Amino acid sequence: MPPRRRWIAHLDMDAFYASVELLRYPELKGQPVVIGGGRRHQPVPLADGTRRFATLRDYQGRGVITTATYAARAYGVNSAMGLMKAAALCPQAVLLPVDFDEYRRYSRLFKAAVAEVAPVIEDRGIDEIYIDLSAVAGAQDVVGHDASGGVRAIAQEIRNNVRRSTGLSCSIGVTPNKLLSKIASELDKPDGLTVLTEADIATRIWPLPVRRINGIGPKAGIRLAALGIATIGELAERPRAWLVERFGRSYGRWLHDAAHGVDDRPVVTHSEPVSMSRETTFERDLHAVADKAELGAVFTQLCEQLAADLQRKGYRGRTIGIKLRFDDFRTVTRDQTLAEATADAAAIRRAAGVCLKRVDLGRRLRLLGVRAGSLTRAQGEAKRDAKASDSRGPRRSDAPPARVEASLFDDEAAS
DNA sequence: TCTGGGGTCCTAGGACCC
DNA sequence: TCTGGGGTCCTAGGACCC
Repeated sequence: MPPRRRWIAHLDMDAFYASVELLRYPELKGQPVVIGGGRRHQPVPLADGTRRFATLRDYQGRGVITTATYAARAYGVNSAMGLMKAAALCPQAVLLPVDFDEYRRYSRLFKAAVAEVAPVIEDRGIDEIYIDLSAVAGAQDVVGHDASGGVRAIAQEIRNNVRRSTGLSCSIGVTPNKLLSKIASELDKPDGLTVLTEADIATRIWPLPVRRINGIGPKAGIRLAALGIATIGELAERPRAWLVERFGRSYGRWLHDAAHGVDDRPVVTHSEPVSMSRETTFERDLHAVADKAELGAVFTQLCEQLAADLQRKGYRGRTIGIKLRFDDFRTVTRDQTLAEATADAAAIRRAAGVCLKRVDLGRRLRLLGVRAGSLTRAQGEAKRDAKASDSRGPRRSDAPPARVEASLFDDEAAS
């Protein structure tokens, strides 16, 4: 019997948030619709039974688009684009607020539908997953002379099941690994199914821009462009050693492997969270002194929300940190490791307050965040090494003095 | 027209220990 | 006493992803 062939699927829901909203507001089908922004633009029911929707032209603020319908994308608006910028491109687009509870509900539904067909699933967020199809019955079947025939039928069955249980469409890529499947799922979006083998890499993958590779972001894309490398094929032409010289051992090797479609990462069905955080961007930039009361209240609220998140999910964090973004968009973080992990709002507030004192708060703030890292499960956390707490002392004084008194920031006994 | 919120992983330097 | 190497922890920043 021949060795089992590895078949990995990547499933991506099509314009997920927007598509969920269209189930609620079917009258918007075909129209440019974007999801994003705050609470203020809920649809208003009218006396005649129709609804009035906010449009982008009415929007004022700092929100970004989380999802746009394909009709809206035709105007050049896209995820992560500022709503004000999107309004300039497509003022008539309908604007809907995000409703994460609803998207999470549909997320559970589609994942359950997939699991009925293929249970080995790796979560990659609310709207996408990897699925290991290798052990699914029929996956290794050869249909005619086509070794991918069996797996194509399974992927089609998954798509049917997802549509039946959610009313939503998805796109699936099926290939020998996660890297290629992620690329493949985008090749025929929306509502597409693409099956590739190693033999298709040269014709289907190499012509694509390097940015299609998951892990080549804006910075690496610019660096590669400066080296005259635009497509994955051009990247594949460069010798491994040449890439290592320019991008370092680890990233250089990875680039080389990725360009050749090499990736043996497994589908990981369970993982523990590493950190949890809460952050908020203010509607206007706030100053530590002039807006002390407002900042203090937000700070405390973030700590309380984070504590509630930790408690609800059964975790404690031993490293507490803050994140600040200034009006010039510069971001700084400070963190502090405690002797004992905590999920207590006051303890988090206290530690975060200490971190805050180590930052120069001369500039106005645009964002404030609080984070808990080094998470452990709240249950069965008996043993804790005393060593870590002993080693903290000497370094505490290294922090540069904050020019503006951080205590002005405090709205309770935080220090 | 300035750019959300929630994450993961990597790098790098210093402290500290063996 | 000096030098060096390996390993871990802590902290800060940055790239990247959904």
